[in-house]
Amino acid sequence: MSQERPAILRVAVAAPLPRLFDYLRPADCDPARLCPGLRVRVPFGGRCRVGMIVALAAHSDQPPERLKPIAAVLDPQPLLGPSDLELILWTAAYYQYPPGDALFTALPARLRRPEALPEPGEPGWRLTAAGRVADPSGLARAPRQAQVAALLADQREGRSAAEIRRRAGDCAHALSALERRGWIERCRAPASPSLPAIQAASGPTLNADQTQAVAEVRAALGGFRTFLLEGVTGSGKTEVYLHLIQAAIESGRQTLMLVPEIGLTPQLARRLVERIPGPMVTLHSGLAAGERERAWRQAADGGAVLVLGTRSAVFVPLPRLGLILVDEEHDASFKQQDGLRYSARDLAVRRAQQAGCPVVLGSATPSLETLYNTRAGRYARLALPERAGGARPPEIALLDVRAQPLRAGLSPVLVRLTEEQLAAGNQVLLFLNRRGFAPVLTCHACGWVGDCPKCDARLTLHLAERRLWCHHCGLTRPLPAVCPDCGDGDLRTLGLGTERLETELQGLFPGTPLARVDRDSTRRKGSLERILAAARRGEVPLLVGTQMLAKGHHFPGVTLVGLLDVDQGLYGADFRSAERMAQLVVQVAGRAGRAERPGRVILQTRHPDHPLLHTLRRSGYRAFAEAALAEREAAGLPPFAYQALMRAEARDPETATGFLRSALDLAGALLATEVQLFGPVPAPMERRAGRYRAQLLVQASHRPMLQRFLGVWLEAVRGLRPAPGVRWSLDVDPLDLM
DNA sequence: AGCACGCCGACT
DNA sequence: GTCGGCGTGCTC
Repeated sequence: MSQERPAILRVAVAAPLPRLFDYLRPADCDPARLCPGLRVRVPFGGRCRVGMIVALAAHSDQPPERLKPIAAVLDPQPLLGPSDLELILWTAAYYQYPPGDALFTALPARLRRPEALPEPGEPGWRLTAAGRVADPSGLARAPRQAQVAALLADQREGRSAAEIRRRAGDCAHALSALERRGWIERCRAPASPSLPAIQAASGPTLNADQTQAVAEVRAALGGFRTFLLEGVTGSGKTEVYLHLIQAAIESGRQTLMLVPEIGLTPQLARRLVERIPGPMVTLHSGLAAGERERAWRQAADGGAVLVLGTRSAVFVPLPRLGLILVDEEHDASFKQQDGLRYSARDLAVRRAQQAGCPVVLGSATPSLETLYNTRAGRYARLALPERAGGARPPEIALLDVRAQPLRAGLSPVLVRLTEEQLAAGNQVLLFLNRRGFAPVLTCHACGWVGDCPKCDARLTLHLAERRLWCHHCGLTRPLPAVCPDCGDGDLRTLGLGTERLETELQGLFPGTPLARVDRDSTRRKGSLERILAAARRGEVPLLVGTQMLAKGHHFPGVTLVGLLDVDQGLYGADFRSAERMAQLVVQVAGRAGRAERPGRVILQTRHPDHPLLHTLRRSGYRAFAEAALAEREAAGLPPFAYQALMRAEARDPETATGFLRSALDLAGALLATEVQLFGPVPAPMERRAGRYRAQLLVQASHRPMLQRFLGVWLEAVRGLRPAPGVRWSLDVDPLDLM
């Protein structure tokens, strides 16, 4: 091993530039210490910036006189292992994002600053050399000090202040007394796991399908394989996850579990803590910077056996990764919608491939992409067709509301059915995908309409706050008493939101306790959990809500679910709207008829003959998905084609489209026949937050072709000098073409 | 993204 | 005569 160490350090600098930069090894630094994954401070364009060593190289493409040495190494240990690093760089390349920016957005915020890593651990105490040899009988008259000293006696690396407090109560006096004696000193003590491992409770026994699913994934541990775990709501997917996590733990491996939003499923985290025999950490946007960093470290140092997180957790370093679970894989929140626009679900598969471990994509309503991959044999299908406890699947009925007098958005039939169920002591769930009181406020005298001054959208009336809100840019203003245009007092609302539905239902069913679940009613921390708990206990017979109510909550007493308006989904602007509507219907339907009571789902529609709606109703989600896939194939749409969307926005519409037109011109020269461009066209909502938006769609029949094209095209586009005020971005595998 | 360098208007 | 406007070019 006498060969010379490579002299060139390839560094991802935290800057929006689409390449890596080469630096020289500093003279005063032990070359053996330099390795990929270490953060460094580098001179960069006259200033210093933070970067990360990504590779060591013997040669650089740059002329040697341009190379500068790095200014400092910031970490004693690499923060990321080679495969963690590789995943992030792969992501940057795939989503056409600067590698340095990608890397540092994937790290906890504090590590983005060019500062040395704070020492690991938490502030704590340990015995000094004197303390270790001191005679404890000297503390006979000071029992608190004796207690603390005993606590530290068997713990050479000390205990954190928080842990001492937990075990010995408030003992600040004893600690300072011991410190004065010179028996103890302050130190960085190992962090206690954020969720202490409890004696794992045992769960219900698995049914045959669950046993089969567990066995198949278990047999695949140690190698890469993608599974689709297709289980209707209530079929016990979580129980399968639990057994798999335990199997991974037994083989000495860590599990990464991704969920759409932890805040919406507090029960899942609790259930995992109770059942997992080892430390678990959660990672999501709700954590304070310090908590997040601590969880990240416990994942990175291998201390946590389970990491439960939202999409960004897909990048968490895991030295002993052995299993990845993606729950509700169809959920759109796995796609980041700004900056580095990655799909955490797709990256989870990529990461499993790198790590050589299985990945399980779970859903009752898999995305068409995942079903397509399953059909093609790339993913193995595991099915849980049975509802646990033998509950019957709910019956879905279409209710034609054309020419029906609607009251509070409810047809007479739905009102009657609701009445019946309430009278029988059952729960009813009414679902409307629009929050607020009413989506439109208008003047009956002059026809004035409350538009958002900055968006092509109406202001939604929120009566409780007595304000008008724009749901697209967040603009808000007080509710006018009279028409701002003509001064007339006859202001009227049009349309229906959950807030109004709630009020009207109180009129229709006086005295019936009712709860509303939407972003407005659950803004305060813990209020969602409170409402859901009351609903589960059956204390609230009538539940009203948006999408939020459709996600993973179990209401055993619900026997009737009404979707007041499914038509938005049928003829939405987006080719995915039917898929999303069907997923929503099935997810919401999963709330009904859980136990021995059969459930019923009513879809109010003005298009009762819509073929996809019929297929969904008669033959279920699987058949719907097959039909939808056939339509996509015929139309040449994803998953039968691969897309990227270039968006541009500017202060006026011509500038935005103009930029995209020049981008389109650049494409002309490099266009392969298999790559097509459509546009530029104005975005479906052209004006948003005061800016005009346009888009250009790129589509190819094969992913590698799209990738190759995007690489060269973007290089040319970056050379373009956009008019002042133009902002543009590229979205690879966009989920909505908005 | 920053921050340099570089050529043309209103100020002590 | 300068201080400063932001156009454009680069960052190993």
